[in-house]
Amino acid sequence: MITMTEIARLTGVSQPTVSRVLNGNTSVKPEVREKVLACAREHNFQPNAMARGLVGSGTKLIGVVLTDISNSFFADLEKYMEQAARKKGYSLILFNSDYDREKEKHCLDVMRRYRVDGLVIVPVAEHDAAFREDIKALDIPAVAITRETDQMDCVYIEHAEAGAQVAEHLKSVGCEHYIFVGTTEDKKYLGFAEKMKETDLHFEQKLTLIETKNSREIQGILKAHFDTHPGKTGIFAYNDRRAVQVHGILQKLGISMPERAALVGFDNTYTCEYLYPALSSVSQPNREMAEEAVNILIKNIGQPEGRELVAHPMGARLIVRESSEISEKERTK
Amino acid sequence: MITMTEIARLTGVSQPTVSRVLNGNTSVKPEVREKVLACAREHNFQPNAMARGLVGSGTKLIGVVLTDISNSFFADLEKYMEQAARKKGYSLILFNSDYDREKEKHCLDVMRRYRVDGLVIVPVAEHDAAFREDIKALDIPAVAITRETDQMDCVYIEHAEAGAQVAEHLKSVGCEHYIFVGTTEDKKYLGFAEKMKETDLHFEQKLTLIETKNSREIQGILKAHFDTHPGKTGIFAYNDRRAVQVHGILQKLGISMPERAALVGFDNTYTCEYLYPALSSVSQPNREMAEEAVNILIKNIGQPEGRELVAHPMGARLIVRESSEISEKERTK
DNA sequence: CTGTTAGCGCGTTCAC
DNA sequence: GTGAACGCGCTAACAG
Repeated sequence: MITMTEIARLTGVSQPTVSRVLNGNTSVKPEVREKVLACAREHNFQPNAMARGLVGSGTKLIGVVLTDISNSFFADLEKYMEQAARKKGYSLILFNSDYDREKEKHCLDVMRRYRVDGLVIVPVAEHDAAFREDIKALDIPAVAITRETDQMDCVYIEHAEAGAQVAEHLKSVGCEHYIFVGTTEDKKYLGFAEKMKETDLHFEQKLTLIETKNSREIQGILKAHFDTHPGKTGIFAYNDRRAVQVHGILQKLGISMPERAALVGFDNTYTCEYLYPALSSVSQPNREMAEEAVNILIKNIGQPEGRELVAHPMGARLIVRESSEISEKERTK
Repeated sequence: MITMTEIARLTGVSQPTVSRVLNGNTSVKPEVREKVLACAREHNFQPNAMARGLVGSGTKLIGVVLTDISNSFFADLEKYMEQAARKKGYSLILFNSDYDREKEKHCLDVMRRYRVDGLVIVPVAEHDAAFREDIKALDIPAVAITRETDQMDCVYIEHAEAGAQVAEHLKSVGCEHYIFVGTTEDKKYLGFAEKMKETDLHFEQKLTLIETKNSREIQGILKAHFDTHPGKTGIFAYNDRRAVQVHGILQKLGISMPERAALVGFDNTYTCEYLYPALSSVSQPNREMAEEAVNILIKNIGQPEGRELVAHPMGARLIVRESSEISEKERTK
């Protein structure tokens, strides 16, 4: 691996001159310039980012901590973040926290070793004070993505608002009962429930909760529900993975969508449109969110200090598909 | 960010002593040792990986180039690679080549800047001589993953053998016609076709190819096929993404699985078992492959030079599910 | 325009 | 056991 000093030797100039040529800051005599450039190209010179980082000009590294990249929503995010980072000359060093605070902390430590210029993180527990301490202790720009987070820059989805959209939709297609797949702490649920309660004081009595991820158990709950509840039931799942699972079980049980069950997922992954009936889902502005996070981060990296916190909420949009839209059959009756 | 020199100053010893304590090589007087360790812990010292890399002890960085992390198969791989790497004290710097040779080359260059100790790559074009040149020019250990690659270490799936398994299976469930979704250069297809031809000289006349990814077009082809071909058709898709797409279209067209169409995908992603009917798919030893790649790589990083090439083929296993197994209905007739 | 000098944080001699 | 001195590759003054 060739170095600047080596190029200097080969071309008979000093190493700083090579540096000047390769970084194109100050002016260098054209002929020297050409000679150096030629030599660098010939040997496919790549500057040693380590050495650069050492002298304090930054590492051009962004640490990214995701909870789980095998979730395709996060995989998409990482892809877009990489694209955005690359445009500005940054690379990504990636970690999975596995939804584990301990591991998350470990990731933060390791990133520090590489002296990343900044980091983007999907927090395991965004409201944990210890987490925010950890971030603050790093003393580098950091932006949280996906979740709203106090005291740090964040780019996130208005989950409550999205949940409300789903509520509105499910009401509009004539649901009489509801099932939420997920936990009640989820902001999606909160927004969903709140919107429901606006027009229906008895909403909670019409609601069934599915917290398990076990197919057999879900099937049991769904069967029991539909055996005893005539009319249409709106089902809202906290992500597409669960929604697809429910979709399959409904099919298996022979419960028709959207006539008896109007199903809505979250994330709008590619599977949605491949399913039959196609799955309605809330689409998050994935790419925009990723780009915005990276851009905010890089801007902060440039700033000397003392900036204001930015919280950038982004809107999600429900994409209605066959699994929940008013069907031909219903419309014409 | 505290440094060894700083710790040395605080504890009144020399910087090399701090280094000795923190790296635990040579012996240091216990009391000094304790004092230094205490100070390091107090300030949550993290060694500067840049400086370490600079002095030549390696960067503990592994470059990973995937074609597209938003494919959940690769996302899984990356997750397992990270786990394996972490166990040995390595971190991953991740790139997506987007199936683009140019970008791939760029990734390689950038990795070089960070002086990664080695790299794992899913080649865009594993048989491209230029690609192998690029890798060789890097002059660091590299292992190709997923695809068999000449002249470099590789861990891969025996796609042809997997294709043969699928052929065997589809024959055994009584298919009279076949559809392959993908391209004929695909090794899966080659193994599939070869196995078929062993027992059926007219196989190619019984085969329909679907190369498009467009839903409407696929639907057209499938409809035409099933309108004109009675009996059971075996469908083999080169990955689950396509298989799920076909699954939905078959459902939409009212073509029953597995009676009229026996469908098999590839990758065995989580969606397979959530679908109804559940999707048969070829399961690759994902985790093992990732771990093996990383382990081979790290072993090579340790070696001074001059090792032999290792090519580690791994077996895939067809997981038969409802979409292609002999159904109750068929069995009892 | 260009060379000299210094120093980033660390591991590695080599003396003491 | 431990400190002094050096160098990895590079950027940032500073002097010419």
